[in-house]
Amino acid sequence: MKALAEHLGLSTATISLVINRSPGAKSIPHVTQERIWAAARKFKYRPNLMARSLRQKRSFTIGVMVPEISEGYSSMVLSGVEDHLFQEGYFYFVVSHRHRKDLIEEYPHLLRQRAAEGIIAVDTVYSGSCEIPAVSISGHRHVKGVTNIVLDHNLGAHIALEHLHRLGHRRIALIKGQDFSSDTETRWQAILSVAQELGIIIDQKLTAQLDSDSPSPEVGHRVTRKLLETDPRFTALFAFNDISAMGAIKALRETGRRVPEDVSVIGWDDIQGAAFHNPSLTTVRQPLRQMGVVAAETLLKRITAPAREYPREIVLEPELVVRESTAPMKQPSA
Amino acid sequence: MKALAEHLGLSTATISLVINRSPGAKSIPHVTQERIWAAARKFKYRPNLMARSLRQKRSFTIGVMVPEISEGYSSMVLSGVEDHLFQEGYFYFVVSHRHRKDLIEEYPHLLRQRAAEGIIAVDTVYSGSCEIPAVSISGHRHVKGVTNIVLDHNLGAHIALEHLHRLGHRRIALIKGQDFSSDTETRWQAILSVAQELGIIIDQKLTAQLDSDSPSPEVGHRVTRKLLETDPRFTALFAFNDISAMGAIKALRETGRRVPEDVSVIGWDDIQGAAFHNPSLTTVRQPLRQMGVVAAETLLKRITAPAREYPREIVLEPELVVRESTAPMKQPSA
DNA sequence: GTTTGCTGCTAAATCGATTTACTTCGCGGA
DNA sequence: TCCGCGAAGTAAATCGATTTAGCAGCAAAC
Repeated sequence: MKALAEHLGLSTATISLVINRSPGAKSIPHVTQERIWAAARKFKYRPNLMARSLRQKRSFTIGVMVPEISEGYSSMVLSGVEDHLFQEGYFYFVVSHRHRKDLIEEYPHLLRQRAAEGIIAVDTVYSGSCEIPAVSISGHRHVKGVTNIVLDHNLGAHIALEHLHRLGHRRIALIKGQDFSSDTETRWQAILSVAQELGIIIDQKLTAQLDSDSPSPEVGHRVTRKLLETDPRFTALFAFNDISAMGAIKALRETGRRVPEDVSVIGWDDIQGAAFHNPSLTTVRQPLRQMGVVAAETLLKRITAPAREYPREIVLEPELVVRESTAPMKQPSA
Repeated sequence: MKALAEHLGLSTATISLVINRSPGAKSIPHVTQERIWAAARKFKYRPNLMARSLRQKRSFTIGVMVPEISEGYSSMVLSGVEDHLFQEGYFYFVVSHRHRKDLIEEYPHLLRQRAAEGIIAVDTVYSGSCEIPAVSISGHRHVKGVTNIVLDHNLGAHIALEHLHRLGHRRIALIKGQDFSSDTETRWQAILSVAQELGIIIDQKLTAQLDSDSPSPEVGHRVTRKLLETDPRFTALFAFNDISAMGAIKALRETGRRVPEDVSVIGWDDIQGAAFHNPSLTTVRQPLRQMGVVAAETLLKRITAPAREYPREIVLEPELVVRESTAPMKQPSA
């Protein structure tokens, strides 16, 4: 920039005014402005954004916290986030905390230190408030200063269980999520309440819980095998998510059961692979990309128009996607 | 920091020396140092990293370019990259270019402008050199200043085709990758050369090419159906990647073929879902996470020790993972 | 003839650190 | 007494921009 100024015989102040189209530039005649633009193009001038940020205290940077990058859920959400942030000219840092408490605690500070103007937390249980605007996706805890974007789990549980109920299933096995997943408890309560409403009995012996933080179907596979050893007399299985549903299907097949002829399986999420699994998965679709987009929109709105008021919660609706993995219950006589 | 200085009755210079443990701090007595640390802790002092970067011209930030976030390949690589960068205290920006030429061209500049000290490009064909150190994963084009991390595609093609060949397959259908994927051409040439070596005939009518930039199995599904219409007389199919292999399997099943009894299918990548697909996929495993780690290591090495010399290419080896989707060719008599 | 106002620009402060080149003080030795 | 030296720290420049206050020059108004 100094080089530019020298070359043009102008001061850096003038150049700055013009380049930024700031109101002060209206007193600069058009010819001078053109000279500046031409020179800027010629020398490929690119302002140092660090210096600019330092002065303006705007960095156009967001921090995104996810549990894990390789996993389908976060990736889809990230993709929505990225879409919107990119449109608005923001960049973002990604950090993954692998469910480590200390990192979850520390990252918001680190991000702020790196001049992030806001934080989006995906599937992360965070407590302790935050000095910068934050939006949490499936955060569930109400934390001061944080907008929660959540799914209507009651609706989700309802459409899933009703679907199974209509198909005639009464003995339904359930796979609960890992304790660290922020959706687990909410969804579980929703399922219990809907089950009662529909007259479906929740049997302790028919429920299992994912227990490892691996994002692989292996976990669902393992717990389903255990389930089958304990009490195999169920005709349908409602998994915590599609990943575990896939593991469950493998376990069922390995023990000689056909899906959906012998056991119907329903998942949750509708990840990329769900439609192409064999059998393709009936599942409760979360609008993951949209959740990402909404999160980004909400956050940017809060950043650009800092208001005392901000939405505490935004609820999105799931949708039942019926595919091949569920079928009417076999007639007992058959 | 100024507040700290005032509170301690010291100058900001002294504090800076101590906080950064710089050599100049050796003349500051231990008691004073302790006083400074104590005060820093008490006031939770966190230096403004923008200011520091501006001065030191180090940002501890890397830019990572991927085609798409939601996709398995990039996610796995990213996960490896993240692992190593995190260990070394670096943060990173993620940008996804969706194969848009203009973005691929522009992003390196934008990243540099944002003070990224290096760039990692994943599965991105980039030409035009770069002013900062760069590492490309599966980049294949030799570009000045860029280290390429690539898979040994010859070895990959070899173990895959040999596997099918040993199982008795001679008529093998091939699905080639999208033109924009940087691996496509290299892998294709490797396949052609290995096929010749093994005496496998590549039939134009038995080859298809992925044509959409969607990361869904749908694309593989579509081209396989077309393949089946043209000439269904193949006993094995070698897909460009696991995603398209999954689509292909679906297409085969829809047209009444069993996998692997009627047609063997082999994929490439070994993504998360491959082991839990039904049937589980035989595939050529790429060490994706490791590629990410190696990329990060190499880049940081180049950043911290800028040498005239840097590796132009690092080759990693694939590995055949045999699962259920391949089987010996049916006896013609059967 | 002076004031007023506008045009076109610049000097200098600022953002929050790092870093270099001193200064000041006390003390031991010549 | 005076010099030199190490200890303990500081003043000021710097990084690369933005931004505010204001200056010079000229024309029109009074």
